[in-house]
Amino acid sequence: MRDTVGDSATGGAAAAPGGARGAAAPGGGKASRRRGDELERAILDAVWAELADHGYDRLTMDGVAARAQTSKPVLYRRWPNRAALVIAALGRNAPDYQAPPDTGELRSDLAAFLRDLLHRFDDLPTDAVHGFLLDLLRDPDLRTRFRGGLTAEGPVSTLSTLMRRAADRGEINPRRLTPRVVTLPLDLLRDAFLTGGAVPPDHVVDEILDEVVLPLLGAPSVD
Amino acid sequence: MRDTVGDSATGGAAAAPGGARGAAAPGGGKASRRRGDELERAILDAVWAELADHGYDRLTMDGVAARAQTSKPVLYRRWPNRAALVIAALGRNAPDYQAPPDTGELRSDLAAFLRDLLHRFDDLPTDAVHGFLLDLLRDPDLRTRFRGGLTAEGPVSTLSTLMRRAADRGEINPRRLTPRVVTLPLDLLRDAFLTGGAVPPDHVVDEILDEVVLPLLGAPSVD
DNA sequence: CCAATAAGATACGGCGCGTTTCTTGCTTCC
DNA sequence: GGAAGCAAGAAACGCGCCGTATCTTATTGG
Repeated sequence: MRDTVGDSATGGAAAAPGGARGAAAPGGGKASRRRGDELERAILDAVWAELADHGYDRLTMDGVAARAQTSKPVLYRRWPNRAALVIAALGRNAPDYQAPPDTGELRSDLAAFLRDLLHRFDDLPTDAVHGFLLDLLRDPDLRTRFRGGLTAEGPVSTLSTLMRRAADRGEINPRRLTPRVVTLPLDLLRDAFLTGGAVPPDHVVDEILDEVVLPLLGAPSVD
Repeated sequence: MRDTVGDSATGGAAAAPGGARGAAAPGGGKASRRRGDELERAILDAVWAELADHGYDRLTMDGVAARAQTSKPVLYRRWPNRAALVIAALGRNAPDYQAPPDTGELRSDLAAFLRDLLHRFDDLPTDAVHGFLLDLLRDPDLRTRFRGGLTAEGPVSTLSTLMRRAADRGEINPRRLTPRVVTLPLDLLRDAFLTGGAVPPDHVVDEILDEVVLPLLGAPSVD
């Protein structure tokens, strides 16, 4: 067993000991070995950056590992596959469901909330999020979790709150508030995003509200 | 340039001349070489069968070639990629948009039409169609062609026809017939299919009609 | 009967996933 | 403060599948 060249039957895995991570340049990177949370944060940052650069479809595990200056086994020790990794990265950025808007009028409440929802991932290229959602819909488990809203279970309950408040104000017809109707704006926006390939422009929100949701609820804003 | 044996530097590809397609059993397969339309039909049949057996996600070009008893180059001479091949196969089964139903009442017209739409691919496993649609939505070109309806551009115009007839009968409020509203049932069904992973059950059609579309159109069937 | 054409068989390069193997640095616990 | 243990990091591998290239051979049409 010489240490010169591997002789194992599998075809030696004699790693270069020195390692070449980062710069060996002067004044420079200490390049100490990261662990735990620090490492995890670096990885998820790398995922986000890869999403921004290449979109989801072309995000590769090798690419993420390289950008995070780590290696694939480190990724697979934490997440079982690509989708889980990206979910973790996206989840970091949209955890907080802020207090729902309360303008005193249903239309402006809904418009504000839906617009906020649409612009949540504006700093990622469209096709990154789009491709990711298409992949997510393949998994039965993730699909179920996704049905309630664009990212978490929050949106549906927010919509419900907004509409119920309007009903209490006498603004709309409470008999129309079925589950189907409550999720209607979400369903339509989701469909627009999936089949359109891009975050729908704001006027689509107006259209959905003025031509579908509000008339249906008997709101006074349209004829 | 001899015609005996290739001498290329890439390393010989000396195929076994006999070939072994089908059985060499007695009384058996003539196994004559197919061409043109006959071959194409056999391939598309094989695609359909592979879809039925494995679903879209696991349909491979090698698998199709093997089942059709042909080879991959034959496939790639006709279709540029997997998606195009599957589109061709699916297209064969849903080309004819029959005359739209005309029962004299909007609700039953719509219900009949939408149900027919949903059951068009009943002989394929759900996830075959579902996975295919998700893949189709990745392609910007196909996506655009798909927006109009589940398979072709037909559904939208059919819906438009049905609703316009109802308006002419005085059954609904013609002012509500915007493009958004016309495609509404289609959008909602599509969303239900994509996010649900399965062809929605018939009562979803009822729900969409009774809680959303008909009330919106001012149809008399609901309160 | 011969030339053109496309079918059919096979192999190849490439890519990306997820895994395995191995070395080495950091941490922790006695 | 030193040794044991754990996980980071590096590299390669096997696999599956895509899409292509190469070559032989059956069929068809002139």
